[in-house]
Amino acid sequence: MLNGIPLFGDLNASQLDSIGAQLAMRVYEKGDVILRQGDIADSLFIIVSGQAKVYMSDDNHREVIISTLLPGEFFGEVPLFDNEPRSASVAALDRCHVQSLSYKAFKKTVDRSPDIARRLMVTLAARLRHADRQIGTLALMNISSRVSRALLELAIMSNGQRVVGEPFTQKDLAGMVGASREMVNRTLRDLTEQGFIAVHRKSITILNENLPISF
Amino acid sequence: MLNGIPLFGDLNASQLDSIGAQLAMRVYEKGDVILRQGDIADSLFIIVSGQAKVYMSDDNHREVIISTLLPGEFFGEVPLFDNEPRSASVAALDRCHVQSLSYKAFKKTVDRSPDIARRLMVTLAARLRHADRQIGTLALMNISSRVSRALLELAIMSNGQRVVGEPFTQKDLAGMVGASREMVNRTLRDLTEQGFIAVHRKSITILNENLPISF
DNA sequence: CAAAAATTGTGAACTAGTTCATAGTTCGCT
DNA sequence: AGCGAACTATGAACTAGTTCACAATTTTTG
Repeated sequence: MLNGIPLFGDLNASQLDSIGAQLAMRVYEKGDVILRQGDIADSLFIIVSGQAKVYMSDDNHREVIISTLLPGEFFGEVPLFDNEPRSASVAALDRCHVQSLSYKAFKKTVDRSPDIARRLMVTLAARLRHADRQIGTLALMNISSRVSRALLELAIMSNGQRVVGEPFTQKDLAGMVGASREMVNRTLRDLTEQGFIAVHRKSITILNENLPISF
Repeated sequence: MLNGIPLFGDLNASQLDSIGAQLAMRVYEKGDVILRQGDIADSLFIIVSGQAKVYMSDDNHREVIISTLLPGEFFGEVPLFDNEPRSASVAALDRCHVQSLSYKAFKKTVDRSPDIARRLMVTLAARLRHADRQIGTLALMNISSRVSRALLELAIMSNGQRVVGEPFTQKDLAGMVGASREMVNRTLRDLTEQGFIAVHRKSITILNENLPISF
């Protein structure tokens, strides 16, 4: 399944060829770090298969997950614009095939194609909206609401039901909502008792859309 | 003083003219809401003078300030890309002169000028970086560190000293760091006792760069 | 398949931060 | 100049969430 706006979606054949020649494919195993916060950046990445997390961590092993990336999405583009070091790290959540493209090559493509430039802007704007929402959530909502919201956001339709599947552990969830793993566990227990969700071995099903999100 | 990347910085005269004709100037008094979260959007804004805050608020009067805007900066551009309602509100922190430009007119300009397109991207990327940082801060740092960080970010150099001046109240500060006004007050007291800052009638001077930011 | 590692579940003690209440200050306005 | 509104300051009670400790389960790996 392809998500996000495919960056090079409908280029013509020769354009694709000239980019294709510059793309380097690599495989990352679950847990592998693809790029690291603080590094100097010179290329962007495109996920071909697998999922990855964008995260920041502090001195003592705590970690916030800023967003997760699905196949078709690209990442690592921010330093292209401001020449600052990478603002976050990205690691594979499961086995990932990732293509990389140097800023140099990418710039040429962007300059040539206003269409790609536009897609870039659309994606940046979407990310900004999402990030701002996340700021609001973190600052204004309690943990159980944040968990509910994260579940709704992560859920995908799977034969008529909203399901949050792999590869998210409770620890991942905790990172996404800025809470301790224990609190996430207790919240999931409560939501289950109240009949909003059902927790299975490797997935969570949302039984009732109206998860309790209270400000 | 002009901040941010001026969107129409060095257009030639005829370009400026054609945009200028489409710009509408308005004055907002302190506290006036310039645009509101949830509204359908059809134009973007440019601050000519004054300062404004971008914020989200919940049902019961609590408010997070996502960012503040200085003269020269533009805002309200996100819905241009995704046609979603406005994701946050913007209000004047003091008297503001604000120009507005319809998306329709702006689109034409962007399409004609790759340079403006690029500035737009640079700004979006900068905002994204800032927002991600804020997410990390909210999720990982305690309140006193968040206050310290906000002070460093808001401070501007004023004859050799870093000073946070008007128009920020402790309540504003509280909104920026996602905390209660009381906690901000106590943190400022502590920082003062420890000699890191000096609080005056309408400003805060940073005496020691190394404010205690602990993860 | 067995051992090791990671994940889940839960109680109990603790603490950072909120909320409430109230008083003193400063600001803005006519 | 004087009055009401907004802002600052601070103590005390409360609570949401963390941290710790440990057991049970599941997953991974040699």
